[in-house]
Amino acid sequence: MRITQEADYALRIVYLLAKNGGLLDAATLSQNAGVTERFTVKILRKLMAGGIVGSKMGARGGYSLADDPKNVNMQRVIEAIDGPVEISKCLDSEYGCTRMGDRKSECTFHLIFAKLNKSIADKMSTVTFDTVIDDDFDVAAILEKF
Amino acid sequence: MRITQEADYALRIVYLLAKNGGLLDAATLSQNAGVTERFTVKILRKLMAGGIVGSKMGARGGYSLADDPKNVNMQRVIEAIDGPVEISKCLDSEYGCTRMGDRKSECTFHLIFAKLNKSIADKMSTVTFDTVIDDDFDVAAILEKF
DNA sequence: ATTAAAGTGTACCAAAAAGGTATAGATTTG
DNA sequence: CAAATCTATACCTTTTTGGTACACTTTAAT
Repeated sequence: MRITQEADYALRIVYLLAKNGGLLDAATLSQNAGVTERFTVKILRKLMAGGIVGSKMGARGGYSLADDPKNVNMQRVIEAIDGPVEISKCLDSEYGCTRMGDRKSECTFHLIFAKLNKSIADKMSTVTFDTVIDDDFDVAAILEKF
Repeated sequence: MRITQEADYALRIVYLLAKNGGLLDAATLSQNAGVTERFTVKILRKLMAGGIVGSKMGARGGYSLADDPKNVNMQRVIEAIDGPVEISKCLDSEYGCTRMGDRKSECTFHLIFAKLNKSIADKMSTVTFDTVIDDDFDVAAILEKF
């Protein structure tokens, strides 16, 4: 039940980009996030694929948020890195656990997993970066919704 | 963000034991849960270590729940197998992220992780096996609390 | 008592995932 | 053109996961 270390790093990288506003190069992000530069770049590419980050090539280039911070949330960032938030493979449509309506034998847990999963995903999507980068953000205000 | 396959199996094994009430041997549990017998035994040992399951040795022996089904919940079972439910290693006391009150640099996320984690754990502990084994259990009744 | 049917304990192993690195190339600014 | 910076693919190592082997102990039934 852990997000990967890579997703954890990604949250911190997105935080830096959101806080900064403009372009930041990979070296700067690497230093500030405490992640090696190559690994930082790998993470940035996944964030770009997820539409969260954009880049400018060439000298004086760098990375920036590709969307409004209020549209970027924990769920989006984590899913860009780790893939869908799914607490059991029984929720994976590829896996094909279709016994949802039939609470017999081994799939007694399908609906329970599904609802729990939705709850987790919903909470993660509540944490948007416009709030997180606010210096005076009221932790309680975000978290009491949980 | 997944529980392990082993924890998933464990939930189904505990379900069988709770549903049955009395002793069931490893072979029977293995067949009904769809898990190899050796792996079933490995899981049962972790459940015993967590105080969830007890055993009777010798011929006609087997395993049974060691606690009232209403005291056995998803969180307990998952933690007996996978260890503490922690969405980030920053929540692990061994890891020593002590910057909780100091929302600077990389630990901007500590309080957010902590609260989200508590929410997940609380929801898991809501799903107790007395309810799950009830044939007529009202899925909505458990899940709408989520 | 003996034997067969259970559970016990430790250790081992292979595959997959996670975490991280290397190298060669493309683009832009000055 | 040269330096700064991003792009793309592939590779490698370590850890975790999932699962197995084997020798041993306990109990029930005969």
